[in-house]
Amino acid sequence: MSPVALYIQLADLLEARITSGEFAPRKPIPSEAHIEQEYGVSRGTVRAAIRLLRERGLVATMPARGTYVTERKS
Amino acid sequence: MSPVALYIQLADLLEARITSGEFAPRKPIPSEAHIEQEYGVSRGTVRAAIRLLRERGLVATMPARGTYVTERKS
DNA sequence: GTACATTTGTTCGTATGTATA
DNA sequence: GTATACATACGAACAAATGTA
Repeated sequence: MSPVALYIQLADLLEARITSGEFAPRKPIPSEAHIEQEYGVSRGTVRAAIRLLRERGLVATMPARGTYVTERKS
Repeated sequence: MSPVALYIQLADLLEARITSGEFAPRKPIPSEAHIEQEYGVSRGTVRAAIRLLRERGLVATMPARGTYVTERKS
């Protein structure tokens, strides 16, 4: 057994939505509260996933603004 | 050998920082997350240490606020 | 200028599972 | 079996910043 933590699964899901183009560069992804409801997970799990996305360089978070998809070169 | 549990060592360290005056009365000590990172231990260990400090009467914890150094008579 | 809603940031409380000694 | 230690996950409350009406 090699269980994958929920927040990692969520980060991978969100990454897929970014790389697919569903969430476009320079635009915000849904808010933490929105993702929380959409996936039925806790806010802490959402924040852990988004932290991973930041560490992967996919997004940048601005307090009281939102989390934005990073500009990527193709 | 008389091994001392990690959370007890941590409690003693924090107590020293309180009695030395580094953490002053009526002021909060660093958050659980901060101590966790500072000492590289898990949150459970931090909480066990703080629970000891409470039992020793050195601090009082307020949910969602922080853990405060108790007023001491000299 | 004020009030309100939205959003992220922070903090402690609780529970569960895994691993180790 | 018990105690320790870590990681994960959910909940709740409060704070701060931003934007808008």
